[in-house]
Amino acid sequence: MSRATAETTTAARSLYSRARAPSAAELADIPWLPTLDHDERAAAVDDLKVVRVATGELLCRVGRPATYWFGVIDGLLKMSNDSEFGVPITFTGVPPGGWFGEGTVIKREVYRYNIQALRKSVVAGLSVRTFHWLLDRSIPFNRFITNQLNERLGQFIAAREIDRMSDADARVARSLAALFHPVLYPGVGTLLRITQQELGYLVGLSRQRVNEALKALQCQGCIRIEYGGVRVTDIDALRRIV
DNA sequence: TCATTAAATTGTT
DNA sequence: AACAATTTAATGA
Repeated sequence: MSRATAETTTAARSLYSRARAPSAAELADIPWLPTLDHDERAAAVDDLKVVRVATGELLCRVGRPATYWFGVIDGLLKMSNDSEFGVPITFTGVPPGGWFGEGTVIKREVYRYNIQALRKSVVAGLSVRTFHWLLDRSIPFNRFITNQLNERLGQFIAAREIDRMSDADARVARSLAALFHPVLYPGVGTLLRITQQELGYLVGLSRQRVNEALKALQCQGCIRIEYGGVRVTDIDALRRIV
């Protein structure tokens, strides 16, 4: 455990040195960028950094001062809301298009979550400084952030309900539905790239059980199982699973 | 570009 | 947890 901690600490330090300017394709995947006017967008683009993270790498750790507002360009992250002494309270997956940490950045506090890559991912970061600069002058940016906070509150309430559910099929269904959230995770579309192994880790079930649940959901017509991912065919039906 | 091989993921017991 | 089957990714001609 101590060795793993040392490795991730080193990795976190080198995150910044590995960061590079985003490509045009990566910029196109940032949902709030098009809402900005010319100057604001230019400033944001100038400040944005992207970095590749390996499986298991930690992006933020509870207690560290917030330096960036992060967004997932590609891959899958796990956000765990840990208690003071490291007991995990909730797990949430963060798929492409998801941005997080705004609450912490706004208050200039320390991170309250651990963010770990569940697979090889590409993550973008906007500095706290530029974040506040945008917050102080752009109404569309404020609207995006407000909406983001509001939707995430709903996500956490849903996550608590999911935790209480005993039926594994329903838990998988709800967790999937959460990941297909069009507002929080616009980058997902209809095909979510997630392996059954990763989903199991997120939901707290074995891969075998997830496999069973997915097959059941497929039979009910909510989803289609694909290699390395899940496609939703009926998101409303998926949300209604009891 | 295509064929071969390795790696990852899934389905099943 | 282990195994076989399937799909994708990587390699090299």
